[in-house]
Formats: sequence, structure tokens, C-alpha cells
Amino acid sequence: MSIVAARKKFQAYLTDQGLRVTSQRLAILEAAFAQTKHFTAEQLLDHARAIDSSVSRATVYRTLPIMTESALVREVDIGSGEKLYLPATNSTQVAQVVCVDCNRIFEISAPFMEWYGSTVSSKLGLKPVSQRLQVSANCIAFHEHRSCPNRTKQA
Amino acid sequence: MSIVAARKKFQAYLTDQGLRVTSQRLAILEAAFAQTKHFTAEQLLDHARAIDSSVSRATVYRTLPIMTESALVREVDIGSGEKLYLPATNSTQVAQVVCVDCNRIFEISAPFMEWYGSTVSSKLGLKPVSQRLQVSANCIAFHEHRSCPNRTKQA
DNA sequence: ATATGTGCAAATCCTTTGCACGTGC
DNA sequence: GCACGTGCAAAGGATTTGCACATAT
Repeated sequence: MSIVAARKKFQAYLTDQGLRVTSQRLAILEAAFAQTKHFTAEQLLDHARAIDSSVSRATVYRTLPIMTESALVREVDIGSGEKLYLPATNSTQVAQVVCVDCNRIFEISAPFMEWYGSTVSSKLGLKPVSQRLQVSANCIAFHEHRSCPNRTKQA
Repeated sequence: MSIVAARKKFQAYLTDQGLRVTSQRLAILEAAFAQTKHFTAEQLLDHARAIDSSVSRATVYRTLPIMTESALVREVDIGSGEKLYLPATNSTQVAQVVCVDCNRIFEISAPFMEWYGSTVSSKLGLKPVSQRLQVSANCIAFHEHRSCPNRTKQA
């Protein structure tokens, strides 16, 4: 989604929910959509401040749930202590493959996930809301060296 | 796995790793295997103290990774802030279905997970270590009432 | 005008850690 | 005996929150 479309959608969402369109919220959205890979709340704060220096950490943390609920940003929890975020794509049927050697994260299509969620949930009398699939892996070629060539590139 | 078998396996693992068999570690293992559902570190501490009052929170936190690495306990992170644990079963090919209304957690067989992890990893030049699949869902019949009949039963 | 939003700093929550003492091997 | 394990309390890191001020509508 383009930043233009994202901004439009965000403003519509805020208005629709009776929330206010503030310069800080727009700066944070702008910063999020400038990212090309997964980012943390802290990294988002840095980038948002480059756009609007008045943005505070608290507002970033308060805005992330809004962007997530409006499906503009996707939240990814790989169990690393801090949550990661990503400008949302159309599909929610995406799995993460995380290299434990170098922390690279690949977003991979997993179209069967939704089917599985529905099938299993209905058997339990539940209605699926979302599903997450995550694979942890090592770099094959370099595992024997006990280090990964990409180790310095923290994804 | 019976507690007897678990204790034997744990002692073997500790010895094999050059770690010591202490009364605290045994009490914590005992407490873990007395659980019938998912438990937190804090709950484990409570139960372990009922067996050996000298057990400290620090030791529980230091023992959990040992039990996890020895495959006696399985760690489940549903992104709720605190990690959950479970006496391990044979299969690692298990998905969690979490009811967001009442926090019940169902462990469901998902035999294709391992296959998916291997397939996808090899395409990326990676070797899979583990995979997690989690489905979030609502109680169908009670979602309209905005509450769940099991809400008080924190799983 | 007024209900929301914001920045700041303190608080919270789970988990980890430094240190001096205790204990399995 | 000595290295490893332990309890305690303090530290740590990510996220949340109370409050007084600012601002969108």
C-alpha cells in the first residue's frame, strides 16, 4: 500500500472511530510506512522523531495498537522480548521463518493457515480471529562454524 | 510421561551435562509434572515451594530452561506477556488454539507443521529447529454477549 | 468549549543477574 | 575441597500509566 493510500485510510479510520487526527499520529504512520523491514517500537520512535521531533515514546506505544487494529500495520511476535511491526500487506496468511543465527526474518506465504484455523476452531465451537505460524531455523552452510554470515545484520 | 520416568530422564540429563542433581531441581520437576494444564513460572514456584519450601523464584527461572532443553517441559509463548509451560508429550507437532474471551488454551495436533517448516526452510538455505502455530479465536455461542462462560477459569 | 491527545517521568510486569553462602560430587 | 548451585534483592528491558498541559473538532 502506498503511503498516500495508507494516510487516507488511517484518517478515515480515526474519524470513523471518533479519534482525532493529530500531527503525531500522522508522523508515526509516515515513519512506519517508510520502513522496508520489521521494526521495533523504539526504532519507530526514532524515525517518527525525524519527521516530527515532538513525538514521544508514549504516543508511539499508544498509536501502534491503533495502526494494528486498522490493519495498516501487522504485529509480529517472535518471542524475542520486544514486538516487531511491519507495514501491512493484503494477506494475513503469512508465516515467519526466523534464522536463530542471524535474526533474519522471512515472511512466507502460508495459504493453508486460514483453512487450518477455521477447521480446528469450528470443531471446538470457536470462531477464528487470527493465526500465526513461525518456524525457527539455522543457516545450514554456516551452522558448523557456529556463526552466521549475516549475524551483524540484525533484522 | 510418568513422573517416575521424568525424574529418571531428568537425572540422566543433568548428569550427562555435568550439572548437579539438587533437591530444588527435583522439587521443581515434581511440581511441573503435577500440573494438568499450562502453568506460569510463578505458578510453578508456588507448587514447587509446597514440595520444598526452600525453592526460590530465581531457581525456578534457572531450571525452566534446563527442563525445556531436556524436552521434559515444553514452552508455549502465546504473546501474553508471560511464558507458559507444559509437561512435554511425545509430539512437538502441536498447535495452540487460544480463546481470546476466556483464555482457554487447546493443544491440537498439527502434523503438517513439521513438513511445512522443512519445506520452506530448505528453500531458504536454512535448517528448521522448531515451529509454532497458534490460532486465536472467540467463543461462537457467547461472542454476542460480549463475555465467555469460562471467563473466570483462567487457563 | 471541551473532550481527547500528548509528553514526561514514574510505575509495572516478567525475567535476569551479582554476590556471598551452601552443597553435590 | 572446590566448582557449581542457591537465595536474596537489586537490576534490567519493554511497555503502560497518572497527571497537567496542549489541541483537534
